Amino acid sequence: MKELEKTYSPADIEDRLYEKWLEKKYFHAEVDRSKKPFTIVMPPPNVTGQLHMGHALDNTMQDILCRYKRMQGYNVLWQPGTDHAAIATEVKVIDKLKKEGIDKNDIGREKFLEHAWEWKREYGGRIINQLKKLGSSADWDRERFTMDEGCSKAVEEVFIRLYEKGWIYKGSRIVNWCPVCKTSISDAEVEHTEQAGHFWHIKYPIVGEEGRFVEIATTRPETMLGDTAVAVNPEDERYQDIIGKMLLLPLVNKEIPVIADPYVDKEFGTGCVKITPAHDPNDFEVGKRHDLPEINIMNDDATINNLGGKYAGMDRYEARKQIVADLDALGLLVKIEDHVHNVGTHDRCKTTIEPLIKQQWFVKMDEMIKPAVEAVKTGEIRLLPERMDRTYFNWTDNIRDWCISRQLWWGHRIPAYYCQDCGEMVVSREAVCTCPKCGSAHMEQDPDTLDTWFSSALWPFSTLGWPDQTEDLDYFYPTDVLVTGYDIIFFWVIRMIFSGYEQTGKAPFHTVLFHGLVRDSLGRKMSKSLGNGIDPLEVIDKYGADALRLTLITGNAPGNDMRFYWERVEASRNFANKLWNASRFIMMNIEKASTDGVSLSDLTDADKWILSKANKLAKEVTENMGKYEMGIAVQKVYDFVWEEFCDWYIEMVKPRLWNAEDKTQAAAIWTLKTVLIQSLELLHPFIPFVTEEIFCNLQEEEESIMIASWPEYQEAWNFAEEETAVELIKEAVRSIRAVRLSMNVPPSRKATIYVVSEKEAVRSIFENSKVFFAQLGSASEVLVQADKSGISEDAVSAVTADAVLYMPLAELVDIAKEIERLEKEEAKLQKELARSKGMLSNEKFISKAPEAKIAEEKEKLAKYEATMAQVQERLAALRK
RNA sequence: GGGGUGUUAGCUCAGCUGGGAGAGCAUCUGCCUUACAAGCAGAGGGUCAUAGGUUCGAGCCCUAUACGCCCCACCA
Repeated sequence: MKELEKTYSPADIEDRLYEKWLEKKYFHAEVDRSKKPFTIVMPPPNVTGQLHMGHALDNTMQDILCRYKRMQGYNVLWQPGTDHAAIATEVKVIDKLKKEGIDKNDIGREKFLEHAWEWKREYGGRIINQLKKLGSSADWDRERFTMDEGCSKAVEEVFIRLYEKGWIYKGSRIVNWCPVCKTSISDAEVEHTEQAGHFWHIKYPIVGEEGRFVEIATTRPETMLGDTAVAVNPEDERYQDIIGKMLLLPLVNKEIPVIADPYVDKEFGTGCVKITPAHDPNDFEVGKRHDLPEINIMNDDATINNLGGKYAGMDRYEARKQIVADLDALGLLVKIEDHVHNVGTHDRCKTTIEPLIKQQWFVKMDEMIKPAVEAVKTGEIRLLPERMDRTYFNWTDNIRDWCISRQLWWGHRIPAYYCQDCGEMVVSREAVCTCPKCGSAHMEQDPDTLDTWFSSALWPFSTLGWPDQTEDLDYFYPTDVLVTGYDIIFFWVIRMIFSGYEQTGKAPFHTVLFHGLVRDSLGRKMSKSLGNGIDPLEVIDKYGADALRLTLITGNAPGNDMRFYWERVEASRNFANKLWNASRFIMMNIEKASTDGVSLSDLTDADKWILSKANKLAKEVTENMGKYEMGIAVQKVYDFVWEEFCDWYIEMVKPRLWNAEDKTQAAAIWTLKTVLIQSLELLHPFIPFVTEEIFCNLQEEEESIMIASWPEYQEAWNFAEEETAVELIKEAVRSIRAVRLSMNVPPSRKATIYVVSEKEAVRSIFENSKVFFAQLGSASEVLVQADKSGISEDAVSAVTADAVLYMPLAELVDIAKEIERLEKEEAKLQKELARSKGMLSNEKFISKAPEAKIAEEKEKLAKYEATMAQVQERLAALRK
């Protein structure tokens, strides 16, 4: 038996154990039809990423589920991988090249992609290694990448299938354009931020009616260069006479009509709206209804293009300033109001989005979303916490077509080819070199790539070999649980669900477990710009991976944000140390007696009590795990180990271990070992390292706790009577300790304790437990008797429901102080008695409450009454 | 504008289907008791945001109010 260090130092053992697990291939999963599969796909972190607290929480939760299920005998596959993260990576590569003085456009697409792949090779493994430090038991042999051959094949297949079905189409529509990244982005990537702006009121002269104007209000005056109408509500009496008339668009000096459209709100602003179909999604719709021309006045970098006359070449904001000035000079600017409004920005670079008309690829959503909605409605897919349903439906009910093309180079290329001669477009799995229509050899592939989420949407099945019908796919798919943050429900979760149904006909998983954000101690989001992020690796370095994991899991309810405190990490580390030391204690004593042949009948009341508690614990924890209540589950084991096992049981057992003559030593050692091992097993999913280290040191014959079985409740370990008996003693110990402290008697001052009870059963319980009762109550001797004979009147007393404990002390006892203490006790009992009596005398309670509840209350009342009688008797004696 | 969510001990948060208010940290008082001072034994501290309602019984369910946070959204 190895002697353990006095304090637990995670740094010494974590890497070694992780290496061992890898070597033993415990994380690796192969199809095995004799076992039930349990599959989780890891949300693929960005290749460019660094591990942050969000990853740590996300992966800890997944690892807990995987380790738990593995111990339950499932064939667990935790499928890992990384995401190519289109924009994020492209931007980083561009930056890197810029530092080397290289411009992306100068070197061209192919060279750029070479640099990007090199970047991936260099940094792609970094986050994976960081995940390993956390203890993640993912099957690294199966690591995938969204742009690897298989995933790319899946992407292409889905694109072509949807295209052939008519659900992917190319169209000229208003898209969210980022002038900095120079790409379109999807609605989900637009972040609305409140900004202080202005409302510019401008007069448009009515043609042929000298001195008559229409007043419009706009937040983006520069877009007037692209105005092709002014709209009013058809029911607005004020403007009936001008509908159909022409206006002279200032600065541009072009005539545009006044049209009537119900989109206009009579009550808002002036009731007249300038219509710019090429630069506003609403106006675009209005324009379509009235067949208005669409004039795009901007370049891709948001400068005004040559349709903007004298403003051509100016930046959008510069043009805005100039236009306002020019209008003012013409006397057409009525007023400027302050106006706070929401502006769409690009979530990645925070640039204000410019809505533009562009040729882009879209996924038609109205049909494809249906099974995804149905699945959550029927519960075929369960979102946890349940309230996420509302968020989910909120999005699906208002879903719009998904813009999937990006003007980026790093990503999956769109498999569409255009004939440079006749304009024919061909969508094909194979590269197309000859135009099928005109025979031209001038074919070029669409330069765009796909939204990065297009490939991640396929992750649950593309990683298992789809579109090929592989064994893996057949066995491991559908996966079981998806663990992720609520912040990517729209980006990813919904898209995986509809893609799963559409491509495989099945739900990709049956449960989605959402977690919240890890915030800093002030409740702020951890961010690079604030510099308030805490590096999980630093935490692991200082306190160990187990401490970090425990911190992230305890006291955190699903879907709720949490704050990070170093104090909590410390508390978690202390628990690991506590466990470590309890094990040390057991290992120091384990060889005192052989446990061979110990049977349940050899156990003492104390042994049976802790075993029974441990047994119930296994049941409860399993129930909580079944409901994905990991925080509650681990809390229960924590409390059990620290309070019941360490603070009570180990203390109870000490005198037996110290006494070589004690015949129950073997039973004690067997119980210590059995309960410790079961606790380790229950804790292993949460704190894998320390549990493994102890488990193997304790039992050199065991290979690993990873392959141990999850503890199950067994009726043979249920000892209700002994539980009650020990609880009775515990209560007596507690009151003795409280009395000693209030009387300033240090534990080193041993005293005789008399236990007085009229009840034979109670006396026998104390007789049975004399040994540990003396230990816990710091007694030199315990005498159990039916009456007070032989006890001096000035002995200090402690009252419990079933017995009164007396402790004669040589020195003077402060009678007044003791009376005071007992009076306090009396008052407390009085309150409880009143409550209990009130309840039981309430006829409605008696007639309506469940019987068990009534019985329980009656039992309490009896206990209060008994205690009260003792307290009052004692008080009477003291007051004499 | 729509939806969600929070308000529980000094701080941060748990509290499962309604049945005598919990944890960690902090505070106070004793203890270096042969596993652990990263520890042990005690103690104090809460009208569970406010007002109504349902119920024998509400931190938990319903309604309203106040303050806070989050998400979604095309009012120019």
